[in-house]
Amino acid sequence: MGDKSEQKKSYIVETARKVFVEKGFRSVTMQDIVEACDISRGGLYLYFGSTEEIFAEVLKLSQAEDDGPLPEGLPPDAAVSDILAYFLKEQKKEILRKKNSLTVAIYEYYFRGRVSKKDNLMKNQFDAGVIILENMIRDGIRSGEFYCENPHGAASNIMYVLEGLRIAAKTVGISEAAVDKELFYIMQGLVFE
Amino acid sequence: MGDKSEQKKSYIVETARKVFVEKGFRSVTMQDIVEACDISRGGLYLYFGSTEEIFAEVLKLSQAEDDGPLPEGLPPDAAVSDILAYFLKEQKKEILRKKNSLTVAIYEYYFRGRVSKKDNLMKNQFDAGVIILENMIRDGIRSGEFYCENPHGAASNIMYVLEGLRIAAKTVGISEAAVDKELFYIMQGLVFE
Amino acid sequence: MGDKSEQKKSYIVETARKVFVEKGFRSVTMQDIVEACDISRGGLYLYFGSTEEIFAEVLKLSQAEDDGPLPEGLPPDAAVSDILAYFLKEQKKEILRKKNSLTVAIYEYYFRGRVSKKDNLMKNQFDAGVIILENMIRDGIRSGEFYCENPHGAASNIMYVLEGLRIAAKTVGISEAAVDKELFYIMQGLVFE
Amino acid sequence: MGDKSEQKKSYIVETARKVFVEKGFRSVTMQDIVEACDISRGGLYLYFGSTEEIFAEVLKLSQAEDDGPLPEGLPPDAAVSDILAYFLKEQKKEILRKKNSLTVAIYEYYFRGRVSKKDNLMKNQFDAGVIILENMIRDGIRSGEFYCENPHGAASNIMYVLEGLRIAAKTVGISEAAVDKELFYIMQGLVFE
DNA sequence: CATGAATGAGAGTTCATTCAT
DNA sequence: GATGAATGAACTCTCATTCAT
Repeated sequence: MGDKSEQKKSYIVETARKVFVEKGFRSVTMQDIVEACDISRGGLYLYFGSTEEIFAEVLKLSQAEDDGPLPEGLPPDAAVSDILAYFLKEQKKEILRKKNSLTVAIYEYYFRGRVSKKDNLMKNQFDAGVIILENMIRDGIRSGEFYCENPHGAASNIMYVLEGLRIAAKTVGISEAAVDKELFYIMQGLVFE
Repeated sequence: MGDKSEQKKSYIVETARKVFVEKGFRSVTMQDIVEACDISRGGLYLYFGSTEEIFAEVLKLSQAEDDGPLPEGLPPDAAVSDILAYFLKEQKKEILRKKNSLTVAIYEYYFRGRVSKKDNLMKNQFDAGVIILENMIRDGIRSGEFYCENPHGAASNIMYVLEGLRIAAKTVGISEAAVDKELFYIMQGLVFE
Repeated sequence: MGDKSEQKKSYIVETARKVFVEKGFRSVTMQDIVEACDISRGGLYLYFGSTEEIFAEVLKLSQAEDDGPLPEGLPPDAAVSDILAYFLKEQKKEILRKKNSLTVAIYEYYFRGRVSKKDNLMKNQFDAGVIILENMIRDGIRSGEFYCENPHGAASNIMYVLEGLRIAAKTVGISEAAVDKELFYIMQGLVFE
Repeated sequence: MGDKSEQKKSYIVETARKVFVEKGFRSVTMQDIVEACDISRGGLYLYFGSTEEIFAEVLKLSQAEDDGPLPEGLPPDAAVSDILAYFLKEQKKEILRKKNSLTVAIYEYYFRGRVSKKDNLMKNQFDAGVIILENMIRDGIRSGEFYCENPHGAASNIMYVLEGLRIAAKTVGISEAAVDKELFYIMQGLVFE
């Protein structure tokens, strides 16, 4: 496939992303994407054979974006607790975001249960999050800001809490205060003792 | 509707439950349930107008079952940490259960986002879990088994971790060891300090 | 069938009449009538095998009512033109009546085209109307109020105009003024010349 | 939609017309039309979303045809009474036509009562008929063939009689002689006096 | 490559009609 | 007689997928 093809494919994936954000994964039809992209039915099938294929690309793209530049607004010499607070604030924003969120689509996609171990982006991102957190915690311990006997366990625990908050937000709903409370509890567990 | 009708309704709900366990919520059709129940199309519509209606009944039933008899196998004078360990073991079983789990169906059902505040069973169960845990922790503190400065915060934290484990199990998959590790971390946080 | 059965049959017919008035003939289902009568499905089928059968009875009943007592409010020595005016006013009322009208149901019923010559109530009523009008006109001629060379032709003409107004009212709609104009034209044709 | 699509649309409309002629409006299903056109279910829905939509097109087409070329067989210098006679003969033909008549379908369509004022073809055609007749009558008066004090009233009266004859023909049935008698009565009213 | 008309399977829903009780 | 649960045919509508152009 030439460069032009790649461009079109990217265009489709980016446009389809908006559709998935809007409607989740399950209820999106090839028609929806055809309409959103304003291309022909047959044209779409030249590039993708199903919504699953398209969504897989959307996921890849999303991860690439997440791997992007480091957070701005943090001074290079910021305290570790500030960095952690920043990280959690970002998570909070994403958890509470009503619009522009792929969360539901991602869950629905993974519910199908036919994801290969290897390129399981969701798992990869979770594991990456654990490592980032663990490193932060170790940094904090070193700098005397944090106290933690089991940095890996704490990091993992935090990630599961975040996951729990995320799913709660998309199912039963959750208030900002409730999220704050949980995040505060987490911070306290590290800083205080 | 007479007694007999109620029986049939129950039969449909119970049979449909299996279908939801098998296929989640979204992909279940009225046809699926008709076939599973071995009744006629029209026959099903006498009792339920949509899969949503049926699933709502399934949920009610499930909750009723959860409210059932207290755990067996625990001596009346069991230590609080044993009771908590039992509670977590039950949660673990449910989290890892591949068969007979409504989890995915429930998530898919709540993703629709049209659940009234009042009879939001998922939220109710979550809140009930928090209260149960909080009470356990307070009991443990009283008996000197646990140490915890913020029992409510800890209870809520544990429930979100469990939720995070649950969704992880149904999406990326999770090993028993990984669950054990999280639960151990939780127990340790209460007992140790 | 006993007396009780006859009573029930009458009850069904009278209740069904309201349904036909409400919804016309075509869109009325046996269910509609079952619900309106608050009887069982099977119960209805004991008396009638279809909506057509029921409607045939409704028609019979309607005719019986039309054959009822003569118009009140007219002095025994009323002028013929007054009687005709009264007759036309009644027709006008019925033509413009939005509620409680069987008109559409009747048309829909006869559109099926399987009406036996013999008990074609619609035709009978039309013919009866012609005779009534013709007699009125002859009376009017005798009393010097009317001038008409062809009383039967005039009577028939008037009945078709009324029919035309009736169908217009139920399809394209018609204003009271438009009906008045037509009726005035008719009266003028008799009285004037 | 290209030219080819327009052709197909026309084909569907023309084919559907036959179905409506055959079965009226109410009892025609999308299936009926699919079968008559020998296309697929989905194929029909590409062009029309309901029988109502299709019938609306059928009506438009019918009107377009009615607006077609002027009557043949009439010499340019024909007497007005001949032209009127021709007009009435055409109406008579249409009133008595058993086959190829949309009349019942049209009535059933308009019974639904959701027709916008603006494109109410039935009313437009009625009004157009009144104008045509009124002009004829005025022509006849000018040429000394007709006598009429109220040309508009007479024209409107004639149109309602025709409408009455039409609905009678489709409900109770009507003989050619009966139609002739009415038309003769109309002509006589204009010519004679 | 790209188009979009066409297909047909399948889901939802309603209804006349039957029949065991 | 009376009930109302049950059936299955029929209808509407949508979608993934194909294919001639």
